[in-house]
Amino acid sequence: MTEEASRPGRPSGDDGRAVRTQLLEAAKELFAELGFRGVSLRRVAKAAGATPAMIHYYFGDKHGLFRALIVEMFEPRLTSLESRASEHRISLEQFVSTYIAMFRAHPWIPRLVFREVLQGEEGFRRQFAKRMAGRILPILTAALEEEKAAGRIREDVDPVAVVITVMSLCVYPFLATPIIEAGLGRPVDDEFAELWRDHVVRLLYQGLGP
Amino acid sequence: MTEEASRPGRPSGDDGRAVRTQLLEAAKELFAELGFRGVSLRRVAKAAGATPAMIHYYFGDKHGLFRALIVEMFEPRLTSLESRASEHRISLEQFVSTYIAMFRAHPWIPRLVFREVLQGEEGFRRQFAKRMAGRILPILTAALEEEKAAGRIREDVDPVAVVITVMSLCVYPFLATPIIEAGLGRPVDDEFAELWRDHVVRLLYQGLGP
DNA sequence: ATATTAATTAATCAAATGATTAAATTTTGA
DNA sequence: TCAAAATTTAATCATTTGATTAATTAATAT
Repeated sequence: MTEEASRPGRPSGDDGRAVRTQLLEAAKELFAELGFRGVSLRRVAKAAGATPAMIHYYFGDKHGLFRALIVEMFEPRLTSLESRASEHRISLEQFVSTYIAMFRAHPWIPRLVFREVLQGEEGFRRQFAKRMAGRILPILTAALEEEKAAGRIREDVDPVAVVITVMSLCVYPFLATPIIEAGLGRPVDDEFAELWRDHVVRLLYQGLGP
Repeated sequence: MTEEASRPGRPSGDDGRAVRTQLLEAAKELFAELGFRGVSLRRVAKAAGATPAMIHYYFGDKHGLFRALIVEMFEPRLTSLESRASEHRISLEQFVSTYIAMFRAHPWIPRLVFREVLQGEEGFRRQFAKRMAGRILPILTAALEEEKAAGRIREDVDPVAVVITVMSLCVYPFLATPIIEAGLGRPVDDEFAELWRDHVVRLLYQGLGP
């Protein structure tokens, strides 16, 4: 058996920047599961089949890795949602549907965001919160106005309360997945996501309706 | 000025176990803000005006400190709620009211719990989730049965969905406080807590009602 | 009085961590 | 063909971290 002792130097197979991608992928999983502080560069590198020096090479330092993760993997999904919202007005139901589907498909997003918001440094935290909210708020308030105009939502409901309500219902199950699965004995799978979406939609329209 | 050079040895003033309490208090604040991993023993000790060795002395190790924190500061509040619930059946509204008030008064509780559930080690995490849910679930389901019997909640609503709904609405604002304050520009203070409680109660009864 | 117990500081150890460098190897372009 | 650029490994450095010990002082019991 050829023990393929990996020697230093540029690899022969023209992998392009495959290692870089693998590092981001590994970091995504690990940061979401264990938090920024909870994951060492060695662990990320090992999970990606690389070395800590590769992180230094591609991202400079640990924060650079995290920054790249946010920029290249999170922002695109958010802008995609924004463009859809700006093209044709979306309903509250569509918003909820889209968000739950997104969080179901990428549960690392709310986990990572929360982790950073909760335990990030003060400056970064505020800036991040502002940017996040600044993008979601317009979409959701526009949807709310639509619903109010159509008479499906009471006029007197506080928009901010609706934002908090919707976000809490969309995000919580994917933050609290371990509690729900281990504590309540219900798997947070695709089936759950569908049931939950229906539950939330009905709760919102009936609960905030006239 | 007498520079009170603190020398080794037992202090003269009979403080009792004041240092122990100060360590727990400091750990409570810091763990809630920065997470278990994000806080060093030196930092806790410094904030408590003590040394890392005192943590070793009173709690054995870092996990011992955390365990003591949970046992001595969180469990009592939970059992107090349990006893109230067992004495006289509590309504859904009372449950929501109590929880929001508790989390408002002690926002470090949901933060700490979430942090540990999210980033704790697998074994500890499952055990913790089970114990948590095992205590809250009975209280909430009992309240739900009461409401159903009284005809205030539809018969067909899934109890588990209600548990997740209620917990999400009670917990989220205190988890997402930085987002709400920095992003939505609304302070999460006592006034907010009252408004939020009223909002949630109405949303639940109207949204889950017949 | 005296011995034992309780509480504390200072010093330090071993392990882990983020970061960096030097050398090695391949690809690419002139 | 050959120099420059790109990509990788191995080794290692300085800090930080959790944990521990020895020495020191005061309180308490005998």
